[in-house]
Amino acid sequence: MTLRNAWRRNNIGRRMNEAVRIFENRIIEHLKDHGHAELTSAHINLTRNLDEDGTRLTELARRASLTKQSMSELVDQVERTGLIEKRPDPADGRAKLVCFTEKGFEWLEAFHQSLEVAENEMREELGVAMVDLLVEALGKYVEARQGKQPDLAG
Amino acid sequence: MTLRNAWRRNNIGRRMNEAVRIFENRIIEHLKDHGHAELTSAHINLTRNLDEDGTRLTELARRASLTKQSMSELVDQVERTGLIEKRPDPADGRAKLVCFTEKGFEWLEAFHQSLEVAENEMREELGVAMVDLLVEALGKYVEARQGKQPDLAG
DNA sequence: CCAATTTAGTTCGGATGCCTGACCATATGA
DNA sequence: TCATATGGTCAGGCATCCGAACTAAATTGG
Repeated sequence: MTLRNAWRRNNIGRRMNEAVRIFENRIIEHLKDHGHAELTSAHINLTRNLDEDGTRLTELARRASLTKQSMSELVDQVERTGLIEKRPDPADGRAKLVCFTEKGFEWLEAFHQSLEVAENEMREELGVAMVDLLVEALGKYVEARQGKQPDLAG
Repeated sequence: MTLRNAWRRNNIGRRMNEAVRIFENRIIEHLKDHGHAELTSAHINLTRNLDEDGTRLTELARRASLTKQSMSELVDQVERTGLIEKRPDPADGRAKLVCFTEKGFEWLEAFHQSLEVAENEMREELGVAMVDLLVEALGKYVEARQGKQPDLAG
Protein backbone atom coordinates (compact mmCIF):
# COMPACT_ATOMS: atom_id res chain seq x y z
CA MET A 1 0.00 0.00 0.00
CA THR A 2 1.57 3.26 -1.09
CA LEU A 3 1.45 6.34 1.11
CA ARG A 4 -0.71 7.99 -1.51
CA ASN A 5 -3.32 5.33 -0.91
CA ALA A 6 -3.18 5.08 2.86
CA TRP A 7 -6.80 6.25 2.90
CA ARG A 8 -7.84 2.76 1.87
CA ARG A 9 -6.77 1.23 5.20
CA ASN A 10 -7.16 4.23 7.43
CA ASN A 11 -10.65 5.63 7.02
CA ILE A 12 -13.59 6.09 9.36
CA GLY A 13 -15.94 3.71 7.63
CA ARG A 14 -13.52 0.86 7.68
CA ARG A 15 -12.53 1.47 11.29
CA MET A 16 -16.14 1.59 12.42
CA ASN A 17 -16.93 -1.50 10.42
CA GLU A 18 -14.11 -3.51 11.98
CA ALA A 19 -14.84 -2.21 15.47
CA VAL A 20 -18.54 -2.99 15.38
CA ARG A 21 -17.92 -6.49 14.04
CA ILE A 22 -15.44 -7.28 16.79
CA PHE A 23 -17.67 -5.75 19.45
CA GLU A 24 -20.81 -7.62 18.40
CA ASN A 25 -18.97 -10.91 18.00
CA ARG A 26 -17.71 -10.45 21.52
CA ILE A 27 -21.24 -10.06 22.89
CA ILE A 28 -22.57 -13.08 21.01
CA GLU A 29 -19.58 -15.14 22.15
CA HIS A 30 -20.01 -14.10 25.78
CA LEU A 31 -23.73 -14.83 25.70
CA LYS A 32 -23.07 -18.28 24.27
CA ASP A 33 -20.44 -18.98 26.92
CA HIS A 34 -23.04 -18.21 29.55
CA GLY A 35 -25.77 -20.51 28.35
CA HIS A 36 -27.53 -18.23 25.88
CA ALA A 37 -27.04 -19.53 22.36
CA GLU A 38 -30.65 -18.81 21.41
CA LEU A 39 -30.18 -15.70 19.31
CA THR A 40 -27.92 -14.43 16.55
CA SER A 41 -27.04 -10.85 15.75
CA ALA A 42 -29.96 -10.68 13.31
CA HIS A 43 -32.37 -11.42 16.13
CA ILE A 44 -30.83 -8.71 18.26
CA ASN A 45 -32.05 -6.31 15.61
CA LEU A 46 -35.45 -7.35 16.92
CA THR A 47 -34.90 -7.53 20.68
CA ARG A 48 -33.14 -4.21 20.82
CA ASN A 49 -36.20 -2.51 19.40
CA LEU A 50 -38.67 -4.38 21.56
CA ASP A 51 -40.19 -2.24 24.32
CA GLU A 52 -40.69 -3.87 27.68
CA ASP A 53 -44.45 -3.45 27.44
CA GLY A 54 -44.53 -4.86 23.93
CA THR A 55 -44.27 -3.42 20.42
CA ARG A 56 -46.24 -3.98 17.23
CA LEU A 57 -44.62 -5.82 14.35
CA THR A 58 -44.90 -2.92 11.92
CA GLU A 59 -43.30 -0.60 14.44
CA LEU A 60 -40.49 -3.11 15.04
CA ALA A 61 -39.88 -3.31 11.30
CA ARG A 62 -39.81 0.47 11.00
CA ARG A 63 -37.34 0.86 13.85
CA ALA A 64 -35.04 -1.83 12.49
CA SER A 65 -35.27 -0.52 8.92
CA LEU A 66 -36.62 -3.86 7.71
CA THR A 67 -39.77 -4.76 5.80
CA LYS A 68 -42.60 -6.16 7.88
CA GLN A 69 -42.18 -9.49 6.07
CA SER A 70 -38.58 -9.77 7.23
CA MET A 71 -39.43 -8.73 10.76
CA SER A 72 -42.33 -11.18 10.83
CA GLU A 73 -39.91 -13.99 10.00
CA LEU A 74 -37.52 -12.88 12.74
CA VAL A 75 -40.39 -12.70 15.23
CA ASP A 76 -41.45 -16.27 14.38
CA GLN A 77 -37.90 -17.51 14.88
CA VAL A 78 -37.40 -15.80 18.21
CA GLU A 79 -40.87 -16.90 19.30
CA ARG A 80 -39.81 -20.52 18.76
CA THR A 81 -37.02 -20.02 21.31
CA GLY A 82 -39.62 -18.94 23.85
CA LEU A 83 -38.06 -15.55 24.49
CA ILE A 84 -40.95 -13.57 23.03
CA GLU A 85 -44.65 -14.15 22.34
CA LYS A 86 -47.38 -12.51 20.30
CA ARG A 87 -50.41 -11.15 22.14
CA PRO A 88 -53.52 -9.54 20.68
CA ASP A 89 -53.42 -5.77 20.91
CA PRO A 90 -56.41 -4.67 23.00
CA ALA A 91 -56.43 -1.32 21.18
CA ASP A 92 -56.55 -2.75 17.64
CA GLY A 93 -58.04 -6.03 16.48
CA ARG A 94 -55.70 -6.29 13.50
CA ALA A 95 -52.54 -5.79 15.49
CA LYS A 96 -50.43 -8.10 17.60
CA LEU A 97 -48.13 -6.96 20.36
CA VAL A 98 -44.77 -8.68 20.38
CA CYS A 99 -43.68 -9.04 24.02
CA PHE A 100 -40.82 -10.51 26.02
CA THR A 101 -41.79 -13.60 28.00
CA GLU A 102 -40.46 -14.21 31.51
CA LYS A 103 -37.66 -16.21 29.93
CA GLY A 104 -37.12 -13.32 27.54
CA PHE A 105 -36.58 -10.88 30.36
CA GLU A 106 -34.00 -13.27 31.81
CA TRP A 107 -32.28 -13.35 28.43
CA LEU A 108 -32.35 -9.54 28.35
CA GLU A 109 -30.59 -9.46 31.71
CA ALA A 110 -27.91 -11.83 30.39
CA PHE A 111 -27.55 -9.69 27.28
CA HIS A 112 -27.06 -6.64 29.46
CA GLN A 113 -24.26 -8.39 31.33
CA SER A 114 -22.54 -9.49 28.11
CA LEU A 115 -22.81 -5.97 26.78
CA GLU A 116 -21.18 -4.63 29.93
CA VAL A 117 -18.33 -7.10 29.57
CA ALA A 118 -17.69 -5.99 25.98
CA GLU A 119 -17.93 -2.35 26.96
CA ASN A 120 -15.53 -2.81 29.85
CA GLU A 121 -13.04 -4.49 27.54
CA MET A 122 -13.19 -1.44 25.33
CA ARG A 123 -12.74 0.82 28.36
CA GLU A 124 -9.64 -1.16 29.27
CA GLU A 125 -8.16 -0.44 25.86
CA LEU A 126 -9.22 3.19 25.49
CA GLY A 127 -10.02 4.50 28.95
CA VAL A 128 -13.39 5.38 30.38
CA ALA A 129 -13.34 9.00 29.23
CA MET A 130 -12.51 8.10 25.65
CA VAL A 131 -15.33 5.57 25.48
CA ASP A 132 -17.80 8.11 26.85
CA LEU A 133 -16.61 10.60 24.27
CA LEU A 134 -17.00 8.00 21.54
CA VAL A 135 -20.57 7.14 22.49
CA GLU A 136 -21.46 10.81 22.64
CA ALA A 137 -19.86 11.57 19.27
CA LEU A 138 -21.46 8.65 17.47
CA GLY A 139 -24.82 9.50 18.99
CA LYS A 140 -24.50 13.07 17.83
CA TYR A 141 -23.59 11.94 14.32
CA VAL A 142 -26.47 9.49 14.16
CA GLU A 143 -29.00 12.08 15.32
CA ALA A 144 -27.75 14.67 12.88
CA ARG A 145 -27.80 12.36 9.88
CA GLN A 146 -30.99 10.46 10.80
CA GLY A 147 -33.84 11.28 8.48
CA LYS A 148 -31.49 12.26 5.69
CA GLN A 149 -31.48 8.61 4.67
CA PRO A 150 -33.94 7.26 2.07
CA ASP A 151 -36.88 5.24 3.45
CA LEU A 152 -37.71 1.60 2.83
CA ALA A 153 -40.80 0.21 1.17
CA GLY A 154 -42.94 -2.21 3.12
CA MET B 1 -38.14 3.21 28.20
CA THR B 2 -37.51 3.53 31.93
CA LEU B 3 -34.39 5.23 33.24
CA ARG B 4 -33.28 1.91 34.69
CA ASN B 5 -33.16 0.53 31.16
CA ALA B 6 -31.59 3.47 29.38
CA TRP B 7 -28.66 1.18 28.54
CA ARG B 8 -30.81 -0.42 25.87
CA ARG B 9 -30.81 2.72 23.72
CA ASN B 10 -27.57 4.26 24.81
CA ASN B 11 -24.78 1.73 24.45
CA ILE B 12 -21.63 1.60 22.39
CA GLY B 13 -22.59 -1.35 20.24
CA ARG B 14 -25.87 0.18 19.20
CA ARG B 15 -24.35 3.59 18.54
CA MET B 16 -21.57 2.07 16.41
CA ASN B 17 -24.09 -0.07 14.60
CA GLU B 18 -26.32 2.88 13.71
CA ALA B 19 -23.39 5.10 12.79
CA VAL B 20 -21.74 2.58 10.50
CA ARG B 21 -25.02 1.82 8.74
CA ILE B 22 -25.72 5.49 8.09
CA PHE B 23 -22.14 6.13 6.98
CA GLU B 24 -22.00 3.21 4.55
CA ASN B 25 -25.44 3.95 3.14
CA ARG B 26 -24.23 7.46 2.48
CA ILE B 27 -21.23 6.23 0.49
CA ILE B 28 -23.30 3.78 -1.56
CA GLU B 29 -25.90 6.50 -2.20
CA HIS B 30 -23.27 9.03 -3.28
CA LEU B 31 -21.56 6.52 -5.56
CA LYS B 32 -24.89 5.69 -7.19
CA ASP B 33 -25.67 9.39 -7.67
CA HIS B 34 -22.39 9.72 -9.53
CA GLY B 35 -22.84 6.92 -12.00
CA HIS B 36 -21.47 4.01 -10.01
CA ALA B 37 -24.24 1.60 -9.14
CA GLU B 38 -22.07 -1.43 -9.88
CA LEU B 39 -21.27 -2.59 -6.37
CA THR B 40 -23.06 -3.18 -3.06
CA SER B 41 -21.58 -3.03 0.42
CA ALA B 42 -20.85 -6.76 0.26
CA HIS B 43 -18.61 -6.20 -2.73
CA ILE B 44 -16.75 -3.46 -0.91
CA ASN B 45 -15.64 -6.14 1.49
CA LEU B 46 -13.70 -7.37 -1.53
CA THR B 47 -12.44 -4.15 -3.09
CA ARG B 48 -11.24 -2.72 0.18
CA ASN B 49 -8.94 -5.70 0.62
CA LEU B 50 -7.70 -5.73 -2.95
CA ASP B 51 -4.13 -4.48 -3.34
CA GLU B 52 -3.37 -2.32 -6.32
CA ASP B 53 -0.94 -4.88 -7.70
CA GLY B 54 -3.43 -7.70 -7.20
CA THR B 55 -4.25 -10.13 -4.41
CA ARG B 56 -4.88 -13.87 -4.31
CA LEU B 57 -8.37 -15.12 -3.62
CA THR B 58 -7.40 -17.00 -0.46
CA GLU B 59 -5.70 -13.92 0.90
CA LEU B 60 -8.75 -11.80 0.10
CA ALA B 61 -10.94 -14.29 1.94
CA ARG B 62 -8.63 -14.27 4.96
CA ARG B 63 -8.56 -10.48 5.13
CA ALA B 64 -12.34 -10.21 4.85
CA SER B 65 -12.96 -13.04 7.34
CA LEU B 66 -14.89 -15.01 4.73
CA THR B 67 -14.46 -18.53 3.39
CA LYS B 68 -12.68 -18.75 0.06
CA GLN B 69 -15.88 -20.12 -1.48
CA SER B 70 -17.80 -17.01 -0.47
CA MET B 71 -15.05 -14.72 -1.66
CA SER B 72 -14.89 -16.64 -4.93
CA GLU B 73 -18.56 -15.87 -5.48
CA LEU B 74 -18.01 -12.18 -4.75
CA VAL B 75 -15.06 -12.11 -7.14
CA ASP B 76 -17.19 -13.62 -9.91
CA GLN B 77 -19.90 -11.03 -9.33
CA VAL B 78 -17.55 -8.08 -9.36
CA GLU B 79 -15.71 -9.53 -12.35
CA ARG B 80 -18.98 -9.46 -14.28
CA THR B 81 -19.14 -5.69 -13.75
CA GLY B 82 -15.73 -5.38 -15.37
CA LEU B 83 -14.11 -3.69 -12.37
CA ILE B 84 -11.73 -6.57 -11.61
CA GLU B 85 -10.24 -9.50 -13.49
CA LYS B 86 -8.44 -12.72 -12.64
CA ARG B 87 -4.89 -13.21 -13.91
CA PRO B 88 -2.62 -16.23 -13.53
CA ASP B 89 -0.10 -15.77 -10.74
CA PRO B 90 3.39 -16.04 -12.30
CA ALA B 91 4.77 -17.25 -8.97
CA ASP B 92 2.31 -20.12 -8.45
CA GLY B 93 0.54 -22.19 -11.10
CA ARG B 94 -2.41 -22.92 -8.82
CA ALA B 95 -3.07 -19.34 -7.88
CA LYS B 96 -4.91 -16.51 -9.57
CA LEU B 97 -4.30 -12.86 -8.89
CA VAL B 98 -7.43 -10.77 -8.57
CA CYS B 99 -6.67 -7.30 -9.99
CA PHE B 100 -8.44 -4.02 -10.62
CA THR B 101 -8.99 -3.31 -14.31
CA GLU B 102 -8.57 0.19 -15.73
CA LYS B 103 -12.30 0.69 -15.17
CA GLY B 104 -11.79 -0.65 -11.65
CA PHE B 105 -9.22 2.00 -10.85
CA GLU B 106 -11.65 4.62 -12.07
CA TRP B 107 -14.27 3.16 -9.75
CA LEU B 108 -11.75 3.25 -6.89
CA GLU B 109 -11.20 6.94 -7.52
CA ALA B 110 -14.95 7.54 -7.41
CA PHE B 111 -15.20 5.50 -4.23
CA HIS B 112 -12.47 7.62 -2.68
CA GLN B 113 -14.41 10.76 -3.50
CA SER B 114 -17.65 9.39 -2.05
CA LEU B 115 -15.79 8.35 1.08
CA GLU B 116 -14.42 11.87 1.45
CA VAL B 117 -17.89 13.32 1.10
CA ALA B 118 -19.21 11.06 3.86
CA GLU B 119 -16.23 11.80 6.07
CA ASN B 120 -16.59 15.54 5.56
CA GLU B 121 -20.24 15.33 6.52
CA MET B 122 -19.18 13.67 9.75
CA ARG B 123 -16.54 16.37 10.30
CA GLU B 124 -19.24 18.99 9.88
CA GLU B 125 -21.24 17.39 12.67
CA LEU B 126 -18.41 16.56 15.07
CA GLY B 127 -15.44 18.72 14.10
CA VAL B 128 -12.19 17.63 12.52
CA ALA B 129 -10.38 16.95 15.79
CA MET B 130 -13.18 14.74 17.12
CA VAL B 131 -13.26 12.67 13.95
CA ASP B 132 -9.48 12.19 14.06
CA LEU B 133 -9.77 11.11 17.68
CA LEU B 134 -12.55 8.70 16.75
CA VAL B 135 -10.55 7.04 13.99
CA GLU B 136 -7.55 6.72 16.27
CA ALA B 137 -9.59 5.25 19.13
CA LEU B 138 -11.44 2.73 16.96
CA GLY B 139 -8.16 1.71 15.34
CA LYS B 140 -6.58 1.17 18.72
CA TYR B 141 -9.53 -0.92 19.87
CA VAL B 142 -9.50 -3.03 16.73
CA GLU B 143 -5.77 -3.70 16.98
CA ALA B 144 -5.99 -4.60 20.63
CA ARG B 145 -8.90 -7.01 20.20
CA GLN B 146 -7.80 -8.45 16.85
CA GLY B 147 -6.65 -12.02 17.16
CA LYS B 148 -8.73 -12.55 20.29
CA GLN B 149 -11.59 -13.48 17.98
CA PRO B 150 -12.15 -17.12 16.97
CA ASP B 151 -10.97 -18.02 13.45
CA LEU B 152 -13.08 -19.21 10.52
CA ALA B 153 -12.84 -22.52 8.75
CA GLY B 154 -12.12 -22.48 5.06
C1' DC C 1 -74.64 3.82 8.45
C1' DC C 2 -72.19 2.28 4.54
C1' DA C 3 -68.64 2.35 0.81
C1' DA C 4 -63.83 3.61 -0.05
C1' DT C 5 -59.52 3.80 1.72
C1' DT C 6 -55.90 2.88 4.93
C1' DT C 7 -53.43 -0.02 7.99
C1' DA C 8 -51.68 -4.56 10.40
C1' DG C 9 -50.20 -8.63 9.29
C1' DT C 10 -49.60 -13.07 6.34
C1' DT C 11 -48.33 -16.05 2.38
C1' DC C 12 -45.67 -17.10 -1.61
C1' DG C 13 -41.78 -16.87 -4.47
C1' DG C 14 -37.13 -15.43 -5.13
C1' DA C 15 -32.45 -13.04 -4.68
C1' DT C 16 -28.41 -12.61 -1.92
C1' DG C 17 -24.73 -13.72 1.09
C1' DC C 18 -22.84 -16.67 3.50
C1' DC C 19 -21.64 -21.65 5.02
C1' DT C 20 -19.88 -27.02 4.91
C1' DG C 21 -18.17 -30.94 2.51
C1' DA C 22 -15.98 -32.99 -1.21
C1' DC C 23 -13.04 -32.44 -4.72
C1' DC C 24 -8.99 -31.33 -8.29
C1' DA C 25 -4.45 -29.38 -9.49
C1' DT C 26 -0.18 -27.63 -8.24
C1' DA C 27 3.62 -26.97 -5.00
C1' DT C 28 6.70 -28.44 -1.35
C1' DG C 29 9.68 -31.05 1.44
C1' DA C 30 11.32 -35.49 3.79
C1' DT D 1 8.94 -39.79 -5.19
C1' DC D 2 5.30 -39.61 -2.77
C1' DA D 3 2.80 -37.73 1.32
C1' DT D 4 1.16 -33.54 2.66
C1' DA D 5 -0.12 -28.75 2.31
C1' DT D 6 -2.09 -25.12 -0.36
C1' DG D 7 -4.96 -22.43 -4.07
C1' DG D 8 -9.08 -22.81 -5.97
C1' DT D 9 -13.69 -25.00 -7.69
C1' DC D 10 -18.21 -27.47 -7.54
C1' DA D 11 -22.49 -28.89 -5.32
C1' DG D 12 -25.77 -28.17 -1.99
C1' DG D 13 -27.90 -25.82 1.83
C1' DC D 14 -29.34 -22.37 5.34
C1' DA D 15 -30.39 -17.68 6.83
C1' DT D 16 -31.71 -13.12 5.86
C1' DC D 17 -33.69 -10.25 3.45
C1' DC D 18 -36.98 -8.33 -0.52
C1' DG D 19 -41.47 -7.51 -3.68
C1' DA D 20 -46.19 -8.69 -4.97
C1' DA D 21 -50.47 -10.06 -3.77
C1' DC D 22 -53.57 -11.07 -0.32
C1' DT D 23 -57.02 -11.04 4.21
C1' DA D 24 -59.07 -8.72 7.84
C1' DA D 25 -59.88 -4.92 10.70
C1' DA D 26 -60.06 0.11 11.38
C1' DT D 27 -61.00 4.70 9.78
C1' DT D 28 -62.93 8.27 7.18
C1' DG D 29 -66.22 10.91 4.24
C1' DG D 30 -70.53 11.21 2.57
